[in-house]
Amino acid sequence: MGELMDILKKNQLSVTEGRKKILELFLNSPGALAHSDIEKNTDAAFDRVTVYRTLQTFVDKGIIHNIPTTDNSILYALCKDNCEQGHHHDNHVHFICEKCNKTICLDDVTVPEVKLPKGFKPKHAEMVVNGICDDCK
Amino acid sequence: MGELMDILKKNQLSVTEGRKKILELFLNSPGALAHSDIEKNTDAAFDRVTVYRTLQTFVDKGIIHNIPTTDNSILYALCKDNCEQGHHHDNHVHFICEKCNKTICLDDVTVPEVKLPKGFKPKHAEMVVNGICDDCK
DNA sequence: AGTATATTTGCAATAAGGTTGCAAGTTTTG
DNA sequence: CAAAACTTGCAACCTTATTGCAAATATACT
Repeated sequence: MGELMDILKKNQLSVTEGRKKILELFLNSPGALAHSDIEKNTDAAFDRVTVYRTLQTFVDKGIIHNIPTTDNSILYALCKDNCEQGHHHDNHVHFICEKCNKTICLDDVTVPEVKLPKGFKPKHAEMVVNGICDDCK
Repeated sequence: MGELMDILKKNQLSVTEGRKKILELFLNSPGALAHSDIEKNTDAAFDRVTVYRTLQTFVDKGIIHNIPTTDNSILYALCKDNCEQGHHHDNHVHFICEKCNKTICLDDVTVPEVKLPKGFKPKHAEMVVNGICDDCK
């Protein structure tokens, strides 16, 4: 209970119903959430705009990060590590299950380094793996 | 010249102005293209709908593949290897330059294997690296 | 080459996804 | 508990994407 408020306060955010509810969803979800998932799971209690702004706020504060997808959807997931404002450390692999369609953060699997051609300077790497997850196998 | 027709015929596609022009764009582009890039580079000579359908057709046939992005844009790039219908082999790393904002296919850098937790069965892996490219360094 | 068939295109309408300004409502501060 | 600061919801708007259908174009066939 207090965990929600803790996280919000730590990030200098006002504690509101919307933020508590949305943050709770992330804490209870094993995988990533899309904007639409959040609308569904809150019974549309909050305006679309509020959800968009809340997500943006959370990303800005480093509470959640977004995950690249091949289709044009945006997925968000909790930052487990100590991400700070404007400085994300979401360097783990994401897994998308073809059966249940869930996106799961593999927090223990770090994105491997790759050797790039001459002249390319890497700053950040993302990796997404598709397949069958543990639950669906 | 004939290369364009060759590729289209090989994939059992009617040879039309739109398909030739759009395919040409991909052949001449070092990096990936978004729908909007194509509209710009063709002076909007083709209807938006035509561009959408052409891109979808090319993906279906394995001529181009799409690239995951963190924002909600869809990027497409040529399949250099021998991709077949419904069976892509685009297993190379993509690089997004923070300066020029271009997305480049690093055809020679293959996506490394990662060890997944028990129960996870991988089928396909994508990797996107951000940083500064060779031209902008 | 010319016509019939099949395919593709463009238009219009519609839907989905996302953003902005502003007034009203909440939360925080002290 | 009141004032200040911040957040929310509404309405309007914009961009991006999809579908049905008639007109136009490409292919196949004689």
